Amino acid sequence: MRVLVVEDERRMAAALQRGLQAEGFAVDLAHDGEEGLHLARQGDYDVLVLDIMLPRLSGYNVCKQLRAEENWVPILMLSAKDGEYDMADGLDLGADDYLTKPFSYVVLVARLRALLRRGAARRPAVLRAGDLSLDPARRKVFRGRTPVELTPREFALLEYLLRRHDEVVSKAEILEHVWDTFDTDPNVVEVYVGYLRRKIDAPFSRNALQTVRGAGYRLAGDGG
Amino acid sequence: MRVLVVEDERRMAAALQRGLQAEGFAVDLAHDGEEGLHLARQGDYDVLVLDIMLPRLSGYNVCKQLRAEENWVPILMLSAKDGEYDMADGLDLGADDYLTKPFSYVVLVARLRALLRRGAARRPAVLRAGDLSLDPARRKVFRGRTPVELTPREFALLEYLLRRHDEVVSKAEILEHVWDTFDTDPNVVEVYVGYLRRKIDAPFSRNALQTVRGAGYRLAGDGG
DNA sequence: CAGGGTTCTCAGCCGCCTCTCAGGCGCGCT
DNA sequence: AGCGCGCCTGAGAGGCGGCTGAGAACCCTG
Repeated sequence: MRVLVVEDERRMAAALQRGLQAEGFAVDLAHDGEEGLHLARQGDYDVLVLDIMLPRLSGYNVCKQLRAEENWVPILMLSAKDGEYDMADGLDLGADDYLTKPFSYVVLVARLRALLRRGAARRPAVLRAGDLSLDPARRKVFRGRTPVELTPREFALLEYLLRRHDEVVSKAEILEHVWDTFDTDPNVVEVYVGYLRRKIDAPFSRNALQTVRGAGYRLAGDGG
Repeated sequence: MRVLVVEDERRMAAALQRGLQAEGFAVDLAHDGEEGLHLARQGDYDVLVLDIMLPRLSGYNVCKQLRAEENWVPILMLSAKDGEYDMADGLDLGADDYLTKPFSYVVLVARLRALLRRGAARRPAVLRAGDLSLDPARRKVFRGRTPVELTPREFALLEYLLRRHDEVVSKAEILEHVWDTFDTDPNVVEVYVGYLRRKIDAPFSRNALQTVRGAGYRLAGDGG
């Protein structure tokens, strides 16, 4: 069982490494967020232990980035209890469990084993961008707490845009993924973008679904 | 699986060649940067192992040059730990992994295999020159933290200049790569350079986009 | 078969973007 | 200092990308 520990405090990192090795894990260490992200991308870890406060790139962002890349390795987050982020943030981001420092070493190992037993990470149920949310399983869309009714085609389009939120997506890509064709008149995309805007943006005075002239559309992730 | 090893120390090069061949790789050697760049351009390598300290042309520059040419072959960089460049530089430049000498041979092979598994190199997410940054996927440009709105043509021009930042780029090259023609009036380049300056330089009292009279333009990489 | 909902096509309009042109400026050479 | 060439830039025409209202075709459901 291979574990990657991303932790900048040398003493804590070394302690975790020794302890987990004693439990029979193969342990790699990373000392900042970038290194951690880099190693995690290489894959082949069964679980990540990720501190939130890290130099160069926060654990928060490492987790977000990995999930955005469809990397579903189980992640256990660590943080000081008075930190900038709290537990809800961590779990929202796609972490699978969360421990607040100081934590009991026994608890850590127990949680790690639980994660490993559970296998792959739970794919987050809901897609979000700002206060816009879409639940693929339940086929429901909300702007804030207000439910929004969408037709199947509108729903599929919004889901695709949400999965790639903040990126600019060309009409050709949209046609390929939402319509499953590539030689259709791109005007149909313009029409449906119009429909979506009238349902998810205009009634709420928002402008999440942006046109990038000559390139495509971008669903703004609302400040990151 | 074809590997190109660019390494000037004969002994190290020979050791790598023998070792990798034993693992089943087809190995070519280059002994300086220019030869390495030349061979890499011929393509057909699945991965490059690139020393940073090289005669004639540093590994740093070989990597930069390849990426500027849209060559995304996976690259694993090697360097002495006290060298002029550090890990961040290497990865910033578009290398995909990085090992510090002395390194374990087992680790090298593992990392190589990881690179090959991951397939094509990760295209660097963001292009930078000083505090100017451009994100091709998100189609966003920032001067520092201030977002800058560009038209498609302006964006394409800036992207090309950033990919070759610090180099002098002729109008003919710009026409070829940004306009995809070569017999157009070069004045259009001058016009668009003017537009860009008014958006990315003038409002910030900068002078990044410089004219090199009689030769072309250079996007200054900010003192580097 | 009727009716409502959904998908898609079409055509017109609007506004931004692109590119041309010509006059002016200034660098660098003599 | 003067000159010529290369570069800059303001103005404006035209095109093209994108938006939208209208309506036809289609598909369920009752």
